[in-house]
Amino acid sequence: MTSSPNRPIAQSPKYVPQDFEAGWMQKWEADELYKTAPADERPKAYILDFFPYPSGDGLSVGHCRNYVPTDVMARYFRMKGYNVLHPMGWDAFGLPAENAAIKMKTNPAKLIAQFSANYKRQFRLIGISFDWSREINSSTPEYYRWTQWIFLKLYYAWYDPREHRARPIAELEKELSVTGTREIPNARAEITADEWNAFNKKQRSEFLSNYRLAYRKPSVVNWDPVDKTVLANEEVIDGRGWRSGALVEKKVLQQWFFRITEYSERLIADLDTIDWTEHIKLMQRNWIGKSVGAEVDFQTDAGALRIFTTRPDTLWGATFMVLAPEHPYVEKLVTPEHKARVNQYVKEAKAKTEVERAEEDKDKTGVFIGAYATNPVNGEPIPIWVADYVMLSYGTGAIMAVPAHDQRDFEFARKFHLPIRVVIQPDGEILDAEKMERAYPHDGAMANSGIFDGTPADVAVEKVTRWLEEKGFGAKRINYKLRDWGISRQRYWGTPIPIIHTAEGEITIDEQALPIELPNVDSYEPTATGESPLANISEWVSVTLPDGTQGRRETDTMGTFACSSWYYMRFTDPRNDAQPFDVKEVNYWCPVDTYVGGAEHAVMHLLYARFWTKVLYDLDIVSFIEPFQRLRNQGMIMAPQMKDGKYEKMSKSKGNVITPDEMVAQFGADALRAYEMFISDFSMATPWQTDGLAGTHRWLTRVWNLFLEPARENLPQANDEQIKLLRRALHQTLKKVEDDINAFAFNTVISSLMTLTNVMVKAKDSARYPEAVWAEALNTLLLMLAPIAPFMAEEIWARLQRTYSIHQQKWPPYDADAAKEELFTLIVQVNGKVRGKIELPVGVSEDEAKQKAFDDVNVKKWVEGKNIERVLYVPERLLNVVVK
RNA sequence: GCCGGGGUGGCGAAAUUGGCAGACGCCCAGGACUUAGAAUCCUGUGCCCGUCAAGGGCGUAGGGGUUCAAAUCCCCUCUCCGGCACCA
Repeated sequence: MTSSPNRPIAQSPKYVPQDFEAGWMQKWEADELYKTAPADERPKAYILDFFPYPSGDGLSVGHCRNYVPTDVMARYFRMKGYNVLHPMGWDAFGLPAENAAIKMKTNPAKLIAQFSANYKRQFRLIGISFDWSREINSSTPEYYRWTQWIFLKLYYAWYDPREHRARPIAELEKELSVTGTREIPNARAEITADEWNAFNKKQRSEFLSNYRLAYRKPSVVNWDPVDKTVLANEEVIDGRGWRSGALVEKKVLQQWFFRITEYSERLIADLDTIDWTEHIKLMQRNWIGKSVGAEVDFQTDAGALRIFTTRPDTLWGATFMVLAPEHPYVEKLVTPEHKARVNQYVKEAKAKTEVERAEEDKDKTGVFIGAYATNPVNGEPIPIWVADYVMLSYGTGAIMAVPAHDQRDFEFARKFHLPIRVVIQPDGEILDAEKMERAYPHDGAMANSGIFDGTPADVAVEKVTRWLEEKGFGAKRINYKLRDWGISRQRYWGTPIPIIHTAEGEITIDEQALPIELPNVDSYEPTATGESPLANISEWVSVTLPDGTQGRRETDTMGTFACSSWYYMRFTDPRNDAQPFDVKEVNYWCPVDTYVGGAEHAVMHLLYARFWTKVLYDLDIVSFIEPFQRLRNQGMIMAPQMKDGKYEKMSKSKGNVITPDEMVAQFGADALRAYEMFISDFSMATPWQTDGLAGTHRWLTRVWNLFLEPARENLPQANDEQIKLLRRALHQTLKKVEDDINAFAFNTVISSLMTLTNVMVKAKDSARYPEAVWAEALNTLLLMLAPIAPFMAEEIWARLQRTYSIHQQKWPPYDADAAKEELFTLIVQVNGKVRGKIELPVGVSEDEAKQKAFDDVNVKKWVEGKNIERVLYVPERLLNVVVK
């Protein structure tokens, strides 16, 4: 590169960032300064922001909170000699774009192009060093072709519980033809080899749906009557659609699912291998919701009724059973005289929306069905009820009710005057069923439980479970709250599902024939029937296969979490048109080293991406098991504080959004970047203060003047002590800046650089330093500023006639010796109160330190005439004298 | 209701994880420069007593405890934010 930039340098002596910022960005891009090289010998750093949907509103200063720090890291690692991947792309499919397009009567692709161009402009404005040659857009056929490709991988895979991994479905078919499902533990649907071999094509296809990782099933779904689409469980908040806010209704449709539940255990276990915010890990654990217990069979007239419990030690306290309204045994067991009431109850329960069930909250409802079950542990007949506080989708959809030790059962029993029997007695207290005001769900010794009486809490569950297994009453069982991931959307703007339905069953599209492209349409308003608008385009829907059979394309599209479950892999080789990515590239770059975004994706995107990664790993497509090694979440930036001291979120509707555009116009991009870092701890929510931004602008002006204003004349030569102190401050700062960048402590990166600036300004004004010393100081400071204030650093670099570009320089070397302190301040306390501060040389002996401490006049004053009981010495820190 | 994270000057916040509370910045006040203002620079800035000194008292939501020593650890209470919400 040339030593002088081929653009006019603004020669204003003053710091006027607007004069040069835009010009540098243009030059950097023209010179491809931030272009990432393919896999090579260097260590790599993959630093990634969450995949954004480019909203029409553009970026606010709140959004910049994560883009600036990740950019600082990317720039820092480049200077440290890493091969850095820092890309950006668009999560372009999905409802927001589609709804905006419908509203504005335009095409969502056009809108995305427009919105993303604006985002890109803003990213450039604030100096983010993305490699735009790797830009991706999940709504383009070049991208979603491979989303479809991965869908097919899931479709052609099943999870083998014996090997704890996904395997090709062909291997299952082979096994079925030889041994049926005999060897498969907990088979989802059982079959013999003979039966399998007698199946026709369609029967086989349908049977395999029980095993495929991508499968279709009729399912009660959340129907959003406003957005006219099905919502995932995660998209329903308090019974309302997360976007429309409409009350969610129930509807039964054929839905596509990914069998994420097979990975529950691994998704929990592998959390221990990754460096994520603890609170996100916890949310994932809770979401997956593992509970260990036992399944137990209770005999009824309709056969064994299986229940799940985490407290098999309370079996002797079961006084009734409860079935979910949808449980098949309700119909089988209900006696004629109860039938009318039960049917009525079930009908009402099924009609209730989630919100209505939640609203009724505490008040339990239910009906006795007239039948009894036999408790296997004591042969007691207990009544069977149906109640909507038991859900079909968890466990077996049936419970044994132990009112003495479960609050929900307790409330139910009290309301319907069912017996309560205490079978767990806590320490030092005797529970009396008559007088209890609430259930006792805690630990204690077993009671009223036959041979188990007196068994202590810590071994009770295990002992009883083993006994149940021996007796054949039940078995240990682990349940998870996690449900399979529903991906069907009855919408136009999503990845088409590469499936054709025929009379013979489902047919997949050949990999080579992908992508199945979205047809161009005039109207993509959703249909009120629940079908996708694609269903109305008969020339697209109807297909004639090569052998002449007629088929109908799947008209559901995939939810956008499919797109964002693998985009970080695509970035490693984004223009590959033969494969989703080159194996070498994906395995070199992944996993992502540092992944940054908001905490709102804790259980959706972050769980699904982990799941897809594990499937692709199992199928030998990638060699890593977790997608994101380190995850950090930024705190939200709130609107400026209001008069009453409260804050609110920035939102367009409240008219309190502050944009980077206006801040850059006023203060320049570098000051904005510095303030984004400085505002508070990265993870903490905090209000915006434009006055604070004026502060970082002022700081950068001081830096500018430090470099570009002439020094005072007739200054004395700096003495050795001054030189030492300057170098010490310099290298201590260098160490701190590096440590803090790595630790995500960006706010203290700025404050320590401010401190160093103050030291250097004072130094410059008070003495003339030897050329080499001063040059080292200036150089080091400017190089440290390069990742943070890239425009100003480059401009000063150019004005100092250095070789373009500062962003291709090495990070400055750290001199640990120079950073060493020679003195420290010993804090002298008497009875824990500070009474003196003494400067002492590092490495001073304890005796000498004590001597000096007791010589201190003020310390003497507090110690004199008192009895010295203890003296505590913490080397290099503090001395505490305890007197009486 | 359950789980998690917070609460530190007038404001945003630091504090090497048990060792000087308030770094750094904002605001504010006084001063310098200026015809004047803006900008910039210097000084001060937790509260209280003391003289604007020396020195001292109090102080990290509130109360209690452990410790030579607590913003930091433990218990209780208040409060704000996020998640889950009949998961047997």
